Amino acid sequence: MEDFISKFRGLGFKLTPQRIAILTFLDGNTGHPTAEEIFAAVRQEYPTVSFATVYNTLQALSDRGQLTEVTIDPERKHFDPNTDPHHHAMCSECEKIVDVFVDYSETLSLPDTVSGEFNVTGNHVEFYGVCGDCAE
Amino acid sequence: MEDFISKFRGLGFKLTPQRIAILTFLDGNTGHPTAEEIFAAVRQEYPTVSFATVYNTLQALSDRGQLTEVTIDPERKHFDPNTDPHHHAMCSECEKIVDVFVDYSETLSLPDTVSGEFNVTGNHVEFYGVCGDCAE
DNA sequence: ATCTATAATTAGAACAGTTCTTAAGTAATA
DNA sequence: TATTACTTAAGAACTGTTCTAATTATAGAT
Repeated sequence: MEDFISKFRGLGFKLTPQRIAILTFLDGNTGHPTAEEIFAAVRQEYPTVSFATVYNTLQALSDRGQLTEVTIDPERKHFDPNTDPHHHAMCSECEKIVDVFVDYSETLSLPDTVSGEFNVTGNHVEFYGVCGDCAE
Repeated sequence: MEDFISKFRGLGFKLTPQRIAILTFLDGNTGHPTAEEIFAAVRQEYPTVSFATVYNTLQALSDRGQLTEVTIDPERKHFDPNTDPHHHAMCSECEKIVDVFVDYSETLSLPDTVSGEFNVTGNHVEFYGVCGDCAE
């Protein structure tokens, strides 16, 4: 926890209590929270925290490569503190997002018609389906 | 063109001039237009057309499985009259989206840890990169 | 320990994209 | 051609996100 905080200070952050709360909530969080959910969590400790602070901090983390913006949900952004390349599966019933740690890059080559005119820098696989909880 | 129109009439549509303009603009369109672009195109012919009409028609088409909502761009929806399953590549410079007609489903299997709790109904691969026009 | 410069905070306005509301209009059927 | 149900247009409303401006707090220097 102490080195977690100092890690972000070393990134040029000015560490405020609000930011520590956001960082603490995100650290190791695999639930892909939305800005709304992060806001709600921090608000329990800091009732006057604003959305601006949440978005500012998320933006700052993204800019420094410490946060992945998960865009599988067209309605809103989700945030993932795991910045290792990976993929996602989303439940179409409850909108839950789970991580998929498989490296498909070997098999995901573009056809020549596209690769000739496109310099690919990354890929992301989205799986859609129904999760176990919603299957009943 | 005539059978194109009657196809949609057969789907339970009431065919209005505005809808014909939208359908005509979309038919065979591989440019993945946004609602804004569709609105602008139809507006040239029908200056009083409203966004509501555009969105209504797009919704109606989607509901009937005649239109794919492409969600690769987190900023806005793009629409694709090609409903065959396929994937997309987006240029991070100019936001251009191109189709990728490759069936990766053989290789895109979920790991057991996820597949046990997830009943997958579909997948979509997003490629990011820089297109030829923007590479200069 | 205190001061200072700079960055972060809050509240709320503003914004973009999309959906909803309502009255008026129009296509399809009989 | 009359009827009925559906569609339209205009703009209000809504959701998620970004911006603004005044205030406050952090980090580093003194």
